[in-house]
Amino acid sequence: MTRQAILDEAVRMARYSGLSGLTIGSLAAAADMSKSGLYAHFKSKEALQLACMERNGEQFIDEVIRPALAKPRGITRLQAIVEYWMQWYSHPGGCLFLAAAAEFDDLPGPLHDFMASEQRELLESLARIASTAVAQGEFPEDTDVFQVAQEVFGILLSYNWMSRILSYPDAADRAWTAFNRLLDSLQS
Amino acid sequence: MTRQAILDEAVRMARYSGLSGLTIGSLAAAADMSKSGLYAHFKSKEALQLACMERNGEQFIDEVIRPALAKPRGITRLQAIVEYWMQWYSHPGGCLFLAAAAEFDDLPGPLHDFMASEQRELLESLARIASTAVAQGEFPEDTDVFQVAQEVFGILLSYNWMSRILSYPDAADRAWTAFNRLLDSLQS
DNA sequence: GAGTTTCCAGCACGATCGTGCTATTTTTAG
DNA sequence: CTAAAAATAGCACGATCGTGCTGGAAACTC
Repeated sequence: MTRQAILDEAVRMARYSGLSGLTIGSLAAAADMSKSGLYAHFKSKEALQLACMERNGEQFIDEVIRPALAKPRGITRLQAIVEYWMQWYSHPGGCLFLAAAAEFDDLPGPLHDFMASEQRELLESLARIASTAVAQGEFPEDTDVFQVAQEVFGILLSYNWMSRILSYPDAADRAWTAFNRLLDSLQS
Repeated sequence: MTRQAILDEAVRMARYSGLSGLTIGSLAAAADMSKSGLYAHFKSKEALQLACMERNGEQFIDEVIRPALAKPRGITRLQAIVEYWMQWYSHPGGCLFLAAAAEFDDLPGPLHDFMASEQRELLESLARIASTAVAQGEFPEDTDVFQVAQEVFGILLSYNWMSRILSYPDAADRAWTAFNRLLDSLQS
């Protein structure tokens, strides 16, 4: 399917320029197509942007969520998703979720809504995995799994900033230190 | 000074649209000026964008750094900067540092470089304040203050996401829970 | 108050934006 | 092999982009 190939290229470009910075012209050039030929696959630019976010979400599931779910439930799985997530952040151009969040956080519209719903899913995936650790008795019964999710997400975001923008070589080590601190605190 | 008023408006707009989404035309309309009249104050759009980042940095110093430095050294000051920083994130349109970081993280050029240098300063401010807590004996001698800075920054980033994008009402409480967990872990 | 400098509007430019319409080519179906 | 359908290219449109030049208004200097 040509449409899929176009979308993959579009996602790749949007990681650099953002979804607003993505233009039909440059995308067509990168895909070796005419502007109108490419445009015909999508009814509007907004639809293209939405499709990009959707495709990016599928890739995230393939590269982060599914591999993590293949690991045994509990802390092991939580550790795994953090690891895959950190690898995800090293994609050339950066993370499209974060770019979209920064672009549409205060601009109402369908793009904002879809971005927010995806972001909500990400956090709930973290919370769900944390709850398997509760079910296994690795975390206390009364653990606030959304608290865990928010903190893990913070560790990931901060890692992304430190390594991607500031190029701190210790960013990954420090992220794991923070993660282990969280685990210790929950288990004591 | 007209230039200052233009810049304030430009920063306000860029918080919504990002620095790339900022256009001379709409900025001129918002400032009740002609495009060319406004443009004359800056030699190029890139210079305007740089000036915006500079102005945004000044505002951050006014609203976050300086008030925090007015508090007594140590944990009190660290707590204060987190509090002011969280308030900073509630600016309409969001945080321009984060927007700029997402826009320019993988695009080389002067904008990237200035963004990175500002981001580095932010992190070093956190580390510096953490080190006053070490000097006061509130944190152990061998504390890695950049570890503390990275973790505090993660708490702040995550709070921003939860509250701004997902509108979770408990985001602030959970951020403070995470912060206190970090303090406990450092002091034990 | 005259002269000089700074500020700003008007206007125009080439480029590129998103978006349609119309053929023409390519693929699919019968 | 032919007919219907889908994919793609060519082209044009109005709008807006960043950027300059040129002239007049405003402010400041002596």
